[in-house]
Amino acid sequence: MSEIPKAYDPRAVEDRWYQFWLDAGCFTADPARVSARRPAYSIVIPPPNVTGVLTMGHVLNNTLQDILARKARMDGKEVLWLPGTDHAGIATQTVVEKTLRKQGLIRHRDDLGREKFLEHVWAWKEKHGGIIIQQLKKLGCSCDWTRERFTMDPDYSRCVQKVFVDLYRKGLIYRGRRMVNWCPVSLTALSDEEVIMKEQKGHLYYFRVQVVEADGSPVKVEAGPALAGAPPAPVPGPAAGAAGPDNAAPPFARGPETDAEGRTWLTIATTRPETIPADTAVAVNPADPRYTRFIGKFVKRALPLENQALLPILGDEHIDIRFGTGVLKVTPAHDAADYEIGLRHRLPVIEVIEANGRLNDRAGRDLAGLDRFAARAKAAELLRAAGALVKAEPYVNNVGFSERADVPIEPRLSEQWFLKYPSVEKARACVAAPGDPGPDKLQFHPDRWAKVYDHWMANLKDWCISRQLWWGHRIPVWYNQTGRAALNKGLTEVELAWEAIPGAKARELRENALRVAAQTGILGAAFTNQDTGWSIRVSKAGLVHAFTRRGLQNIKLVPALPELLRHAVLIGSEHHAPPAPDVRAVHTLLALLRLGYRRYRVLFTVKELANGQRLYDHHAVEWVGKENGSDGKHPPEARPLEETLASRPASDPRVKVADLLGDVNTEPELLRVQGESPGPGWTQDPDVLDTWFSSWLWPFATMGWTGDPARDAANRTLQTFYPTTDLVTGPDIIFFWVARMIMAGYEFMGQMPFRHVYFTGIIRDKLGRKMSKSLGNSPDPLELIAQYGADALRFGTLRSAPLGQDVLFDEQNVELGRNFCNKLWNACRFRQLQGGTVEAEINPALLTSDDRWILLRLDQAIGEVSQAFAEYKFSEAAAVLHRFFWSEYCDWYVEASKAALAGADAARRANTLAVMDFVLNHTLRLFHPFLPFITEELWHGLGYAQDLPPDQGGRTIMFAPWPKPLSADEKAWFGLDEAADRFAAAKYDLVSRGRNLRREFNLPAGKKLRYVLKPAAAFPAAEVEVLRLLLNAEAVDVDPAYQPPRGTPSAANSLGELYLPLAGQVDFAAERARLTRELEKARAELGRVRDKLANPDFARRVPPPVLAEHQRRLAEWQERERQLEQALANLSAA
RNA sequence: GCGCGGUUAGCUCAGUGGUAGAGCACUUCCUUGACACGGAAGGGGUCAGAGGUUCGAACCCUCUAUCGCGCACCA
Repeated sequence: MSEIPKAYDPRAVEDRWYQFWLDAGCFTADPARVSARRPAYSIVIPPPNVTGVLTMGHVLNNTLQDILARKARMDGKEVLWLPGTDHAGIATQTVVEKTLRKQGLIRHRDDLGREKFLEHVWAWKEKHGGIIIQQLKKLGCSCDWTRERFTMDPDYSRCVQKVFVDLYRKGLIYRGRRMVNWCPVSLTALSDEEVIMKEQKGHLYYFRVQVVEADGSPVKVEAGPALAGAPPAPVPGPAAGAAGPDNAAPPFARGPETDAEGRTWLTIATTRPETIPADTAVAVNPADPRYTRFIGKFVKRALPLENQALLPILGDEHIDIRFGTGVLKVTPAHDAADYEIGLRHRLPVIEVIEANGRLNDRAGRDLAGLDRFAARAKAAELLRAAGALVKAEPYVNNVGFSERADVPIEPRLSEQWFLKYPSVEKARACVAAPGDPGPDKLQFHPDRWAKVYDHWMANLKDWCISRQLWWGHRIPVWYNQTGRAALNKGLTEVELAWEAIPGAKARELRENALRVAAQTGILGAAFTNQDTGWSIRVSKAGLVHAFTRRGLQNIKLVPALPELLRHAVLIGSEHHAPPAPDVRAVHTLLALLRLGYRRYRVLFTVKELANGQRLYDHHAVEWVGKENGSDGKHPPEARPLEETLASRPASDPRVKVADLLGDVNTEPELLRVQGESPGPGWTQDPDVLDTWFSSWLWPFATMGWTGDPARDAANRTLQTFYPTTDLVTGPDIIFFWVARMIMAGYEFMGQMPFRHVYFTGIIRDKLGRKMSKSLGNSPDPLELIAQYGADALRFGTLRSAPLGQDVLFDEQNVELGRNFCNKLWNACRFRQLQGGTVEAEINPALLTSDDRWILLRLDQAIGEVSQAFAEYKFSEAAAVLHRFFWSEYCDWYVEASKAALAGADAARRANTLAVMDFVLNHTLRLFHPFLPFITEELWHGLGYAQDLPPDQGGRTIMFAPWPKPLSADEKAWFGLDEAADRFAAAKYDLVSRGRNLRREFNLPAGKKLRYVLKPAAAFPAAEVEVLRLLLNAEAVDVDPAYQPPRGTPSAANSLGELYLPLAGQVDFAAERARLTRELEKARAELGRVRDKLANPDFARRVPPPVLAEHQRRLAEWQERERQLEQALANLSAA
């Protein structure tokens, strides 16, 4: 550092050092270096979107990680900070789609086809994928770039497949037709976490429907008990005003009403009139006296006008009596709660809204083709025109929005893959409860997030993991197309009386079933299957096999077996597993059985032997439906699958095999779950997995996990660095990512993925709004780096980001960081300008009170910063360093040291430089994790790297040891005791008071003045010179016997009295006023301390140190009072 | 409705029972040999409100108000 510019220029420094670190391999982790003395430390980066750009959130997040990583290196740990990117399914696909549309290449992704489209996404990824990585480098991130990973790397993709297959085999992944959150813009299902609730202004529409009997005839008013005592009285009068001037609606809004012709009407409130054509019932609370008499009757559905079907009026306890009119329209196809009601009451499902949010023909000619929102307005209009609309009042409700597309999601029935979360209990139990850091627990910082985590873990719902997208990990499931072709066939229902086989106990039933089979000639006979023409023989072994393997219901259906075998449909054929030489193939057939009130799906296995004979082997039954109106006399013994049939009208006796597809096709003849194709004739599931289904494996999949125990045991990276030490992320992805990683960690690695999770705040703008592109309130970090430097950005962002609080970002913080760097730079520049080589040896004999004071302050700062690190309080660490360096080192020590540096005593001067070098050397190390670039530059510039071993700071400050507080021995050696500390502090206090005099008497700061010091005890000349410098005085005369002229302004403390003689210039009145003011203040303080000490309870109960402190303060204020009184007396005396 | 967090100087926020703090902004002075991206001095706060515990409360407890967030529900 031969020629030092006045201002720090980060641009001249940052890239150079970053390249140096890279070239020297400083960021590369080596498991071989890990030992008992050199523990491993690891962090995995929360992978940013591969095509994303750096945001302020990334800056905060990655700065914290870099600080942790660099601190750990200085602590002598082997550090792995593992970087990478996420493919970000929906986000990336949406961006690429939008771009291609803008370029006019496509209107929709279907125009290109899957292969072509994916080529474009990959091209996009190649083009934009590196940007954010480069930006992280600009920020100074010390990631091990040799290990950079991407969630769609081949190895990583294998992990995802492996995990899917594994969870499927464990029975945790299943496919089913369920209500899911559907995004009509992205055209995919979403998980519950991707839905955000927003308040929406809309309308609550009240419309009336006529109550009728099952034959459609009107219900007369005398049909039920009188309305006496019914809680909400009908609203009389022309409530129709709100519905429009042309409205002829009846003059009521609530409760059942009877019109002049004796017809009865119900009024229903809804926010979604466009779904009326999908209504399949109306529901009231059975405890609602207004409506109980109508349960079992029907209403005429209002829309579509040309198809006013009759809907049953149901009683359901979940209906809120107080909401609206207490009558709910039930729309099983388009509302999650209504779907549940539909399941309870076996309601048919009518879909009127298509995947893209438009209404279909079932919605009627007036609504068909309209978008759901246009349809809402249109439906209201239709109701109004028909005179059915009672009123429409403004209404605010919560609507779920798609996180990405920002449109209301549509609850929709569709076939999706779901995951039952694994290792839930372990994952739930491992996180330390707030305030209770168990020894081996996973800790959250701040710990209150543990409560949020726990609440979510306690209420887990299955995770919808399939996405109807192209960009992502394709679901490793293969379907047998030949088998699928069979699925369009119809099934004939076979009927059977439940009581056909007598018996209560299983054993009894088994015996009876065999007897019946023998008596009726089933045993040993062959039946011709109509679907295949095969002859299928029933053997005793086959029957017994079925009884033992597949349970009670198989016994019950024996009498129907011949019919079932005749009517079953072939759905797939497969080799026997494990291979059996005498079995050529195993066929699966499906039949439909009505048993008592219920429908059962019956799945047969038929063995085809080498000799061509086909043997009935075993079967399974599952309950798939029941008749409307039945309460189900016989409870189902297998899992209900009613929803598979729910969308089919109940009146249709023939059932398509496809209706049973959902679960039947999990048979291996039809479906294989594996990474590679099973061969020709098999096609892969078109859907991809939720992005988070790959992200949740990040901590170990990035380290080369394979799932093969032998290979993983030999993987040194994995064995050394898993579990990771710290994770830094935002609380907004605690469910999306953190919780799922913990579960995956336990499930696949057998232990937690990290020890500590630090949750950053969310970065908001000055006004507290979330940063977003659309608001344009998100500054570009790269511009900030260009303008202020990376260190400034890091420091500024960090200082304003206390633990667990949201961050209101203000560019002024970065300016603060820039200013701080400049201060650091110039303080070092000052040292450099003093010349000489690095002074390594401090001679304790020559230490001044200032030296001792700053060494103590340094010691304190080291302790406080280290403590802050231990508590993950990074902004506090930064604040301590800021205070120490600026307010203590620069403001006092550097100024005071100028006395010795300008003095004639060479030894004292050299010693002062040694103290400076000592302090700066420590300071640079303390700052390095926060300000990596400037500290490296200064470390070398000041020559501190010289004479150090290369791995101890000789080559780079990165590996210089983290400072430790001074030991008791060192403190004794340097003579750092309380007396030294107190003397310097008092000196600086006296200086402040002296400077204040200058100000009080309006003496310009630049004017050279003479002060007189009347010391309370001996005051060394060198200290007087320090006083003079700090006071910017021409001279400070020491006179123990000084008799100040009347009214001479003075300041005093324990060290003595400091006078500012102003011959002939004193304004007595002003000085008296000033002193009086001060005296009042002093007396007020004195009074407070006195009162406390006077309280007898105080002296008795207070801890001794506090008592001593109060007594010291009492003495101090008493002395101060005495001095002021004397000064006032002096003023009046002459 | 349940839960979490906040309410301290004009602004943004620290402050876990013992003298109310920082940065920015503001006022005045100073371009003195590290730094004007700087220095010095200063003004500015019944710590949201009420009650309680305590010798002592910004801090602990209770209630209230208010803002924000999350979860659940909302036809």
